[in-house]
Amino acid sequence: MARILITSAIPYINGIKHLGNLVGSQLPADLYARYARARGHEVMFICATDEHGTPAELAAAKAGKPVADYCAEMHGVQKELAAGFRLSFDHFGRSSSARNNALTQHFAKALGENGLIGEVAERQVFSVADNRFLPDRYIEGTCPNCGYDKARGDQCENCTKQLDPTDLIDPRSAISGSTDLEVRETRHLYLRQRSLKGEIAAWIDGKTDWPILTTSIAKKWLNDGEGLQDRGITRDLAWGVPVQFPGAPWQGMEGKVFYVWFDAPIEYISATAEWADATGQGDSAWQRWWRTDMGAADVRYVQFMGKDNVPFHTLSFPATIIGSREPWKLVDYIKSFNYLNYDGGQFSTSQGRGVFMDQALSILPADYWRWWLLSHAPENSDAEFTWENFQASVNKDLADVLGNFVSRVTKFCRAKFAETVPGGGAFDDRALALIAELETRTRAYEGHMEAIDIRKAAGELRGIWTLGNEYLQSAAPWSVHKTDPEAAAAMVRLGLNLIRLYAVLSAPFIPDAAARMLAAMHCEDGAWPGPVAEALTALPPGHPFTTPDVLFAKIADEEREDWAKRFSGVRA
RNA sequence: GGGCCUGUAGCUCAAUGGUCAGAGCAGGGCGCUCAUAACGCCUUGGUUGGGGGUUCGAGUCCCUCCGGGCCUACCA
Repeated sequence: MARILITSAIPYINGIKHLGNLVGSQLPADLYARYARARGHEVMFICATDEHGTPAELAAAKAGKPVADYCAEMHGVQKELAAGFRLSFDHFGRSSSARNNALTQHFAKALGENGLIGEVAERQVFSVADNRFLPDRYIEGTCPNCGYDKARGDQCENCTKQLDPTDLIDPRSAISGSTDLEVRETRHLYLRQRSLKGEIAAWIDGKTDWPILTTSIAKKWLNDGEGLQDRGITRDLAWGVPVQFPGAPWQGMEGKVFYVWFDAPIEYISATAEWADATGQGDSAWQRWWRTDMGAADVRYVQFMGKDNVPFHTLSFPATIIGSREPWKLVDYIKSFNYLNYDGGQFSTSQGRGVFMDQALSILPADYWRWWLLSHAPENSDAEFTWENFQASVNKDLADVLGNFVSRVTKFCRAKFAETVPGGGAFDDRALALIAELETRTRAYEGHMEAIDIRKAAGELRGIWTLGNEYLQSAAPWSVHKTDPEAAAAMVRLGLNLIRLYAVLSAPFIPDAAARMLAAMHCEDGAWPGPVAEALTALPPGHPFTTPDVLFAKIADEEREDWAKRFSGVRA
């Protein structure tokens, strides 16, 4: 029995996320949270929307809405989609919450008082027509290197040369197209990460069990070139956490907000506080997860994220925590993911390429997506979604191997006995061998789940499903029943109990189907199995069940072709 | 440019430096008939991207070349 704090990288507010985003953080985090709860651990699973920053402002403007309204609306949309995918957050917060405003300012103040924040005067491009400073990539112009006329201020996409916005020929605002740009001086706060480099490096060096993807990115940023650099944590924007506030250890920062990457990870903590507020609990309820001086010392904290998020979670956020010199909980394990590509290219939010969360749910139940995405999670390298692979995997694994198993057992029992667990007979050697094999594989499955080795866990689970079919085939109760109904009864009793066992073991991956399996078995007992031999006696002779409808309908070729066409190009 | 990851069967992926490189799917054959034309058994298929090196032994370590991907700090 442990206490496990789980956070998923928080999705940006600006639109509906695609399957690549989903499989890179929220979905595996949910798998782990569900598993940990099933094992009896106390779990706090936190996610939120990341709402600040330039893209949110621009998306709101495009939608013709005040940014606060836009974010509130999109938060609702994302929350509903998360529920649709059965993401079991204890709380789905908002980085624009009052809690996060206060806590972000608290951290900034503590860092300032500890001498870890400096002011830097810099020159930035200001667009008069847009009345705002422009981030480098929101400035377009002609590349001085290759002549490409849509080069961005940070890099030319055509020749990949790194650029400074002032390098561009004929620069213009990417927002309005205006060429009325000027360079203005502005002052910003910088987090002095350089002075924390030693502490952070020592901390990372101690994390020898982390995925290589996580540590290699962290070490690259720590050691590359001149090493870890100080980082600007404020921006000239209206939408965000105000930098100037009563008690702030600096002056003259009116009109500026904290950079989203400063306040977004703090939202993990704030969202837990939001959870305490929403459930009518006091501060101690969330502090026991986050303050090592208030009960969090024995918490295991695991983060999930795509590889693009790794630098912020291995360096910037820890710098914030460590630099505060307050006893906040640091992450214990970071599970990071590569990217999921879509049919030979990248998923693209801007181009609407690929399958987005709302579209996915509109064509198939969540379990189909959960199974495919998790069993193909991009753990070691980038992975690829193709409709052919999706159809083949889902039809084989879910419909043929698992769904059909449930179907054949329940229908046979109903036909030859009744819709109750048949009594009589005893487990023969074949059954005992099956149980021994299940014992081994179930323990292996647990090992993979605990190590958050997702593909391996999925493979083991599938193997466990297959054992049921192998057993039935060799036991052949349909033949035995003709001469020895009692022996057949024992086989069927085992089969029905397997359905319940499979429901419990599969629930973290496919929660809806698992619930239907348990309901069909008229079983409330979803307890994680101890010894398998014991778990397979949960449904005693005489226990009623209901033969369920088809658990997973197969994806037809025509459907697959239709979807492949629909999602190939621009999002409707 | 620099760094990191990656390349294994038609496809998706496994293999602490140590039996003959293994699974699943697809393909082929056989069996079964309870089941969603489902299930089971058997089976074809590989110069582990190319080349060189270290080693008693290399998919694994080193060098090099080729291909794919990611990151490179102001999108998040």
